[in-house]
Amino acid sequence: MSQAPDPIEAHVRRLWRHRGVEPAAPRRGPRRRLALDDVLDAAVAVADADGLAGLSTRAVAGRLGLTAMGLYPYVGTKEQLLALMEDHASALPSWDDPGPGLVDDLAAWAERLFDLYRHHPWLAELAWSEAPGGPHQQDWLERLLGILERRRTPPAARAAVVTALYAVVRATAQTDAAYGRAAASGVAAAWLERARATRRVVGDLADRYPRSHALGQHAPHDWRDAPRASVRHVVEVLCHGLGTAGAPRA
Amino acid sequence: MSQAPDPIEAHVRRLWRHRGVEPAAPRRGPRRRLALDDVLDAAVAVADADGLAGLSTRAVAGRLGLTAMGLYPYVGTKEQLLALMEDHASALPSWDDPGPGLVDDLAAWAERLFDLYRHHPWLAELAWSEAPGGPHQQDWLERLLGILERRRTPPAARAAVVTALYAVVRATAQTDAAYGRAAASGVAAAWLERARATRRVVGDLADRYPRSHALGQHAPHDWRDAPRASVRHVVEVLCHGLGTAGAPRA
DNA sequence: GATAACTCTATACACTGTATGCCGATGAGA
DNA sequence: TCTCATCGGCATACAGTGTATAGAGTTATC
Repeated sequence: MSQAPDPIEAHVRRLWRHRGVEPAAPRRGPRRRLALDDVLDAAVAVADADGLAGLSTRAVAGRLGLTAMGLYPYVGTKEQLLALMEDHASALPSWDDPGPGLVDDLAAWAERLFDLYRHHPWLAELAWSEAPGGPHQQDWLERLLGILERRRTPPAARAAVVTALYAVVRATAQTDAAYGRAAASGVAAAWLERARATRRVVGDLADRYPRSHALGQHAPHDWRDAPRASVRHVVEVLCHGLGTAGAPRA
Repeated sequence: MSQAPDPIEAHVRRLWRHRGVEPAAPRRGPRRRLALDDVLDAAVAVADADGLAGLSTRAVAGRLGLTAMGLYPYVGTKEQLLALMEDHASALPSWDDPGPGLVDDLAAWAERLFDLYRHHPWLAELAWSEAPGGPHQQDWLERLLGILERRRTPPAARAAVVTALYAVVRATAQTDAAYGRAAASGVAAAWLERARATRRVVGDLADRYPRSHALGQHAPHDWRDAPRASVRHVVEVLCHGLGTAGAPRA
């Protein structure tokens, strides 16, 4: 499957393997000991446990009883492994748009995406800008666009809404993950230590940045529920704005 | 300066060195050949040219006529180097709020931040969630909060607006950078090749994801100006929504 | 002047992704 | 059925990463 003349076509075939795309090429060598989905399960498990930083080819291979090089026939390069993992972990759950308003439908979408990122925090670390890769990512996007279309949202504004929603959900998920890691490990995270040291060293920090300080004071103690509410709030603001803002100028 | 009993306090002192914080500790060893700002200039130059991937301690040191280890007295670990670089490159420019509306002031802020990211694309690759680190980042945040305050924006909604604005500007900058890299290097970027291969392999992609396809068709040919307009548009939607959405529920 | 503190170099180590060569298993063509 | 190109998986190797360690040489303090 892997050594089609074009390695990136082989990669795409792997990405879409569950959507009616055949693996290409007659198979002549010895049989594989594993299935691609098992490999990806292992890789996702490693990333869930140790983050992207702990995701080495040797770690994934070791969990499968393989050597690092033994991974290549399955997933190609590490960059391609990441793309496969990303899609493997991003299955779109099924739910009914709650209604009655656009806000509710969008919020439902956003909250489900946020939950996905919460289960797999490393997803938020991956670059998002570079075009939707696999079928699952396409599913998410198509679903969102479906909501916007059914609710008769101004078409020219849709790209902006898509960008804003993804960006906010991902940013919130990153913050949430950072707090989660800090809470999980007994020792305080480096960035928390730094914040404390800053207050100690600078001293009049609150006077220099009164507004930032005030914002920090309002920070919720129950950060575990806060991000979800925050996402919801942004969606509300966005929707209200959609009714009046209309098409972009440029 | 560096080996104060607490290395992270030393780091914070370096971060705020231009804001009246003394470097601490009497100096006894040989004089430094370089100034910290020169080191950071070099590091930023490397990152501008080769991205974060090309930013190795040896690369930065080499540009300065040092060995890799010679960097440590100046910047500490690489994580700390990144924090110092981030702040070093993030000086807040000066401008007058254009008015007359909130939209214009916010758009002016957002566009300036976007320009910063365009000059230093690696800034958008850095994690943002983990608390503002240095003085320059604080300046940006304080300026934004100043606008929201002067325009009498509902205080409870400010955190959401801050998140949304940063998230959107950063996401847009990442996309812009990806296109920029693709255009710069003669060969097509990997993700563009993959998108082409996907259309070739899947074939009925446009039928499976009609709405995503339509969105792609609307993609502007002049992607160089598009991101700025996109940022502006999101700001508009956000502002209109701000007037009516009010405080968050939770 | 002695000594502690400091900068900078050289070396070394564990770890990364992956190129290369190998052996053995496999299936297609003869 | 024999042959051979093809493939899976392993061992090895290599360049590159951040950084721990040790030492040489320089500086300010006692």
